[in-house]
Amino acid sequence: MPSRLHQKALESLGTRIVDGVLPAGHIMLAEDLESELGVSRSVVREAVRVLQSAGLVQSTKRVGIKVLPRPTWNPYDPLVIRWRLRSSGRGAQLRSLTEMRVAVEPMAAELAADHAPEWVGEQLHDIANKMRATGQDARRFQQLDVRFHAVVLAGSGNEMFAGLHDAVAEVLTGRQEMGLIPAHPHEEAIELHLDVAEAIALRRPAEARETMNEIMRATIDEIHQEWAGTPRSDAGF
Amino acid sequence: MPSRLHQKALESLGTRIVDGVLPAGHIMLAEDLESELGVSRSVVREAVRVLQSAGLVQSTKRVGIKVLPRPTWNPYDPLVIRWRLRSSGRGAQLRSLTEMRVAVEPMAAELAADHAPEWVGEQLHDIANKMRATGQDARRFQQLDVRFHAVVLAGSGNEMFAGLHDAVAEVLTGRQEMGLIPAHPHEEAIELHLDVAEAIALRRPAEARETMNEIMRATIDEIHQEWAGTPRSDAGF
DNA sequence: GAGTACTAATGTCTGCACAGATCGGCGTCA
DNA sequence: TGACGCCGATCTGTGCAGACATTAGTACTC
Repeated sequence: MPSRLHQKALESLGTRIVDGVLPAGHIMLAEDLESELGVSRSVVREAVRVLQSAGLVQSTKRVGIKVLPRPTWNPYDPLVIRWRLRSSGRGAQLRSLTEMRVAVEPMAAELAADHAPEWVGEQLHDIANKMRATGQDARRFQQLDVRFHAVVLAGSGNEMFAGLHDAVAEVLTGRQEMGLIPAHPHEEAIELHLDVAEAIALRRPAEARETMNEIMRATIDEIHQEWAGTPRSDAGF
Repeated sequence: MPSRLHQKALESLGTRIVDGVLPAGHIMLAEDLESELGVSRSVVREAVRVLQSAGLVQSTKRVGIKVLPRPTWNPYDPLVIRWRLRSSGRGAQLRSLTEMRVAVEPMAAELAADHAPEWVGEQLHDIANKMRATGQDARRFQQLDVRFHAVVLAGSGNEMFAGLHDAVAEVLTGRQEMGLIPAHPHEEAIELHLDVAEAIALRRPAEARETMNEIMRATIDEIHQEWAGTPRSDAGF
């Protein structure tokens, strides 16, 4: 519902930058962008402001709008994540997100077991049971999976952990769209989810952490091939 | 440089929202903001767009600019983090960031030991040695500390880990500004940093992880009191 | 209660003036 | 002659003011 033109301009510029079509150091002029995108100054300027807040560009007087190098991009900006998952940088983004999950989700489970209100454990139990009941429908299974991990992240009571939930969702849905998930969800994975739910409900932090850790290990095994060839970013210093 | 008028507007609105002066659900009109901030329409609009991309507000026709509830804020937006660290939400933000560090940094150390180029290990060794040599100057010591952890995060080769470095820096500098760090840096902490550097240089992932984990434990002990009373966010579901 | 006209607010466009950073010319000095 | 530094010309983003377009609540009609 929000402004269509603004989003269109934003999307056009953002995807081209993330795809590398507009490389770091490339300089654009606001006036050219107007005619190129077929929109007015105000639209271009607002889009550029948003890109600037995401660290993708920097606009300076007398020179123009410069595309910044990747290390300055905000890797947590939802727009940047979406664009990268649909670009050639997909492998690197997927690996980054998965490593983040591996680091965070076990601790989130531990914290949830420590501090989360009771209904979190109940809800997790509920979701895990539905996952078991959902036999064939891979799509439904994956929706439940997304929800399960979102509840754990939110249940940790840590806002930054909770804030990862849409990124995690995009990873999981993206995985399925590429047919990377086995049609038959592992029986073992389901059991692990049930175990996590129970550990959180019964307030057993160490057990929750370790079980979630096993889920993460399985996740890595499933997705590992995806980024097999992608090089690690050589963080400039 | 600070003549960026829209940055002032952004700061004014952002801090007031994060401070809770403008509560969730509060509705503002662009026209009122113009007169209130003493700026023109375009400035207000660009500031609002940036706030919108951070999830702090949503502007809809016929209604106005509505302040969104905290769960929709992007907890990774640098602006949001800065504002929260200077607001009453400081305790919660500090706890979130520290828990994030505890989850991420051990894994970052492990990944760095696995994949980082040699000069990362050398540089870490260098920094840790300087930390030992720096006796009294707490300020200098803390700068080195910030740099050490930034190099580890970047050395992991994970862009999302690397992206945490300025947030970590703000936590550490903020801690010192509040006099939360002992004047005498622990001899033990210095040894641990040296050990991490060595583990990474010698490509011992497990050791790097475990040693970094000990540093994180010490960090929690130092900072724990800061958020003693702050409630955990009850993630709405 | 469903449909419709109204209206208030954001969205978009355009012309103008200002600010400040870069570039190039000019003069000075070695 | 050549290098350096000052200084104005010029270019581009920034900010302002006012217009029109669009759309989503709202109230009114039937």
